[in-house]
Amino acid sequence: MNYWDTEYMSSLSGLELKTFLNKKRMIKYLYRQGMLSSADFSNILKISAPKSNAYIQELIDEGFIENKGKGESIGGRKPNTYGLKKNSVYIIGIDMGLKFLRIALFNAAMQKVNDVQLSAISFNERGTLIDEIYKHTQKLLTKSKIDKDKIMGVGINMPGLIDSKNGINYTYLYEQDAPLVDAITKKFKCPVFIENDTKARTLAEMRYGAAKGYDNALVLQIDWGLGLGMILNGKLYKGNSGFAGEFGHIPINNKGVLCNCGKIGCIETMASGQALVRLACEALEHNTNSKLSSIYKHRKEPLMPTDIISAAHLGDQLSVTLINNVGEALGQGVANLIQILNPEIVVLGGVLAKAKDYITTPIEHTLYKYCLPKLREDTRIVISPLSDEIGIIGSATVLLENILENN
Amino acid sequence: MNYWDTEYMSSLSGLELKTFLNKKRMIKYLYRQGMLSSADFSNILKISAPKSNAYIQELIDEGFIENKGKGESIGGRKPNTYGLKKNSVYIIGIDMGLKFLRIALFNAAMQKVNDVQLSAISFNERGTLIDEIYKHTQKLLTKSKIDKDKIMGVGINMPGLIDSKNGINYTYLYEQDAPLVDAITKKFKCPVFIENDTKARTLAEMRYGAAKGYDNALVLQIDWGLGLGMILNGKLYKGNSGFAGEFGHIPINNKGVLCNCGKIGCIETMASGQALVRLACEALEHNTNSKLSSIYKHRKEPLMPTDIISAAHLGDQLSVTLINNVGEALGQGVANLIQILNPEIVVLGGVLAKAKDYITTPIEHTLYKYCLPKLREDTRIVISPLSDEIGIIGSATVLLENILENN
DNA sequence: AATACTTTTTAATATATTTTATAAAGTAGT
DNA sequence: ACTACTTTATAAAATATATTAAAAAGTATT
Repeated sequence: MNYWDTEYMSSLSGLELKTFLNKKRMIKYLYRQGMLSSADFSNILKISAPKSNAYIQELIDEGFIENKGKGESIGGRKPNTYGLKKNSVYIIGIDMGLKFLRIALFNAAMQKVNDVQLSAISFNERGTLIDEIYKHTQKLLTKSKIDKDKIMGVGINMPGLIDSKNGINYTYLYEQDAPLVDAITKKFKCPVFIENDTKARTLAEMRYGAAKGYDNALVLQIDWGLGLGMILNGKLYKGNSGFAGEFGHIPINNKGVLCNCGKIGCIETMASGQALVRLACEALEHNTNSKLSSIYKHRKEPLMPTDIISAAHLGDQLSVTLINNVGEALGQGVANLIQILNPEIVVLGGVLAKAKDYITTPIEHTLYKYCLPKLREDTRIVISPLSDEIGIIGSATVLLENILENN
Repeated sequence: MNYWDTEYMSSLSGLELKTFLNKKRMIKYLYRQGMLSSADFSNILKISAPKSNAYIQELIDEGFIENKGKGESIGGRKPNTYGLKKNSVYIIGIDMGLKFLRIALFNAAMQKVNDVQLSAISFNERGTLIDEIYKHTQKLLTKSKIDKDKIMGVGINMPGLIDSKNGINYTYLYEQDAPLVDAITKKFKCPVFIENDTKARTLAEMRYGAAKGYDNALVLQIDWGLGLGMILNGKLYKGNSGFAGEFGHIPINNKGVLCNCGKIGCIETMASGQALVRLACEALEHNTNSKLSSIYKHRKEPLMPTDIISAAHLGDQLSVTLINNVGEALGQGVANLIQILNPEIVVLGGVLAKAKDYITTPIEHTLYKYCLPKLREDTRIVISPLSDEIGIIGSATVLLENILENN
């Protein structure tokens, strides 16, 4: 039976369970902090120093951790520090889009073992899609030559309204009374967790990105649409049914444009990649001075948000203005979120984050207008430092959070 | 030294601390659940049955709990159940307004020992106000004849932007580098906690009101202004600086009325007691059919929200319409909150909650327009069952949460 | 009413953990 | 370089806790 499976845990009782949970917590803290000493564990877990050393010895014997040498002294003998053995456990991360699948294998240091493997898929029938995913994963696993027993589990990051607790995706591949995650687990025979893409990216941002170390952070994912992930009280906030963060579809303009969702003037229609392109196309009907003009009129492929952002960075005035307008709309939404949630940091991710200052400046400017000063002063707006890798890192993080957090 | 003081706790180490924390957790669960058996504690605290019984015996010997008789059998021998001794500990709750102070003494069953004591105060100089509060509290304490050693501490519920973690009120009685709570603690010589009034009421709603048992609940306090308290992941959400929930001042109408806060079209200008009165006064300039007309024209005291709500319950059409309008504005705000936070329940408190169906119906109606169906279906809108006592219950709850939650 | 099966309680036993004490390995000041 | 004071590591002793087992007190079924 898999060491990381909830079934294994529930087979334990009394003292066995207590020991297992303590050792799991130690592994959790090593994932978070990298390296810790026996005294650290003693303090964190509130156990005595000899007991802490005993657990460490067991984890070494089991091959999970290793001595990483002496740490810094804080006024006495230097402590031995311990960290996870890179090749002790591996995580499969799957970043699913509607047309492509990206799979990667991570070691215990959260480094990719191989390059990300990209495969085309089609969202048709559930069974065949799961078979496809499994096949692609096996291919990667074979290539890596890693022992199957060392796989901790699979984290999957996909679009849709997802109830990650019960493993149900209400938007895609839905079947009544048959959670998607159960079907996948049956195929993979190891722990599997699914999470909504924006929430998975938020987890990545919390552990490895700009939101690291903050207890209350908002992560805005601004691609073609507009997504919101929230870290509240140090945890990813999912809401009651798991659907929290449907921020793109709150209305800010009752005389606005019709949104895909059927409503009028959603913030997504004003503050998103699609909004930027729409505004650009409208402007380019009359404006011929812009660097975008030739792309718009002569290129076969339609105008994309990246075109406008690149042009802005090259000094194109129209592009700068358009991004500014989008930023102001976004700023209104962010102001509302700040008033309600009083976060410490707001992280901008997705394509529009590539606009850097061109997008943060109008947002910050708008906050002056709509936020209480005390709240505005306590909030920082930053651009995500994570590259396009955020999706695949997010998927691996989904697994880690679920495995390690459920004590 | 006070048993409930953090100083006492930090004086303990190793096993003493572990025992203390376990026993405190037992008391916490008894506060929440009323009565529990030894087996329950064994499961909750993950300790063995004999150990659980040993702790229970210690708590009995120390006078905190007592045997409450046999519980229901679930297929075997009936368990002994234990509960808090009513007269073992007491809590002082102080509900502060800007002009009045309400003090009450609660026993371990959260019942008031005496009637609430009402006193007039003035928010002038910090020192004299604290002296006044102390004097009034001593009066109540003397009357009750309760041993001072049995006081667990003081919970205070007051208006303002409050950082409850550090005990600072930025709006009232603020002094740089001298947290308000420190000054009060020095006077009272026992644990003291302060919390913003809306958040204190939300705590009361979470433990003893409509939000009891829900992990994700929103509490709207609709009096003269509009306040929001949030229970997220089972805990009161305070935000980074403690100012979360400034919901009243997010704009919903850019061509609206000027708000006290200096901005235009805040939701509070459309959805609150003051909004209801303003709309009523505007309408009554032309309308003479309404039951409110005579009050408006002839009564010395100005029109109040309760006048309009009473009239509505008596069938006054204008009043019903006005409340409906306020409800629709509120509904827009609630819709935004639901989209972002996906709560299980939204509780309406404050004067406007007295309008009952007249206010919930337009809110629910508006949700159809602005919410994703899946989110709307998963959210219930209810009226708070707690009466005007919610403020004073909230203040006592502030103390309990802070004492019992900081393990 | 008798039987088989539960759960609770608790005494005795076995095991685990903490505490204490000591050695080892540092820092900081003189 | 020496002394005084840290912190870390670990063996031995003392203590705490869990497990086991058996008795007590129920329920459910026949």
